[in-house]
Amino acid sequence: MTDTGISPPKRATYRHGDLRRALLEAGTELARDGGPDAVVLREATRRVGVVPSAAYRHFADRDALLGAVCSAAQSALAVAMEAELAGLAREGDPADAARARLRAVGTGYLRFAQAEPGLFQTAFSASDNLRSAASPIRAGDSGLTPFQLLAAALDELVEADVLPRERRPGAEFLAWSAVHGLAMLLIDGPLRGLDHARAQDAGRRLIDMVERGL
Amino acid sequence: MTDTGISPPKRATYRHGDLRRALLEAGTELARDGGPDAVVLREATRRVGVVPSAAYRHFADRDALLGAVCSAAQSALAVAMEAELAGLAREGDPADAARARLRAVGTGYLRFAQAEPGLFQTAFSASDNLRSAASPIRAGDSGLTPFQLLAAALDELVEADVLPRERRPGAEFLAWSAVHGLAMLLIDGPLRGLDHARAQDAGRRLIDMVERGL
DNA sequence: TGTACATCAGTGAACGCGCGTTCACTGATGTAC
DNA sequence: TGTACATCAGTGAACGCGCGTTCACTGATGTAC
Repeated sequence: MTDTGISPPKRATYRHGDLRRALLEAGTELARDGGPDAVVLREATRRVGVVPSAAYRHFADRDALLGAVCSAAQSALAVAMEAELAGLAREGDPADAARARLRAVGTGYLRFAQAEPGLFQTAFSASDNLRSAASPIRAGDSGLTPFQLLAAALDELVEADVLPRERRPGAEFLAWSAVHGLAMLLIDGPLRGLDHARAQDAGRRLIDMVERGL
Repeated sequence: MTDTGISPPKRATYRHGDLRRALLEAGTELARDGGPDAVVLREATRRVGVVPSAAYRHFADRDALLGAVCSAAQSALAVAMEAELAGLAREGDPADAARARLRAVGTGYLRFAQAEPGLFQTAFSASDNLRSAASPIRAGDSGLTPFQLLAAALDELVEADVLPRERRPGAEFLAWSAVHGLAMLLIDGPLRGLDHARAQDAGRRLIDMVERGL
């Protein structure tokens, strides 16, 4: 099993291997368990088995590490939303299909927030804005970020004549707010106690409200 | 101007005066400027001009201080919502009045979040749940907490035959989610950059959506 | 193919910081006589 | 009204902790000859 080392097969491992990637993964694990504040540079190096100062070869400072973890978390959120979209049937009435896609975007968002509260909070930890939210490193497999997936779903709603065109501008902020608010109340706020069934029900009803209200 | 001290007029000041209140106020000031994480016990005592350990005469530990600040922040939010309600005309169509009251509740919530982002975040910092959210120390002048003010507004909507009774149960979670989500996106999230006018517009449209969608 | 060398990823030790919390203390206060 | 005393709010010094960050270093690696 030990690599004899003849003919360097691009082992991708010099000293540690890919320390940057390893630190990013350790940092992501920390965020998963404890949110953005848990992304502690020293702890990440400890987990990787490297001395703290080694991190500075790959990240300017702790904030740079946190930023990378934040991007990874947004990307994971996008992937979760894409997975929800992928489960949809392709045929049927275009209007119904467009509605289903918007619902899937919201459901995927909520599902991720509940399944990975730490990553979800990290994805939206400060020092992030709309412009950087469009960066491709925050995208899922489709190349779209969470925000762009929502925007696309709303565009389809207009195409399918479900949403009046004049209501489209800014609609992403409305839909996003509603779903984001429920997510926050469920994972970190006063609705923390809600059991899974009731949380899911609240999510369904909330998306109903958005669909009617948009 | 110096109090001669004859006949103790309940000066309310022994040594420092009311240290507990002073620490709570200093802690609230810290929360106002930096959110829950900025509520640092040592800094609060420093501001009050007292040695750190003095705080332990009045609070079991740092968490107890933070909890008190959190309650104060919720109370301030309730007061802001009440102020918005107080500005409403009393006469007119009951249905319109009920709708206006719900809008005022939402507007007050959003206004407070933007005017006092640090306190707003502190009000919803973890270790708080629905049950404790009903505690009277978190209430405004009316004796109602923010959540209870929302619930009352929804009840009035039912009384006025605007909201079908069967839709009432759980409606507070839907309305709350929408407004809370916008607040979070505006003060701490990707919508941080939005100028005041656009933020206000988003708030108005969001409340429109809730009204239509409930 | 074999040797000398430059590179630079990771080491090891140390820094200063501010935090929450403890403990024996002291001295102004309000109270009992 | 005057004195002795108990209370307990605030003091002062110290603790251990873990953090982010720095700096001169070392030694395996890939490369040039």
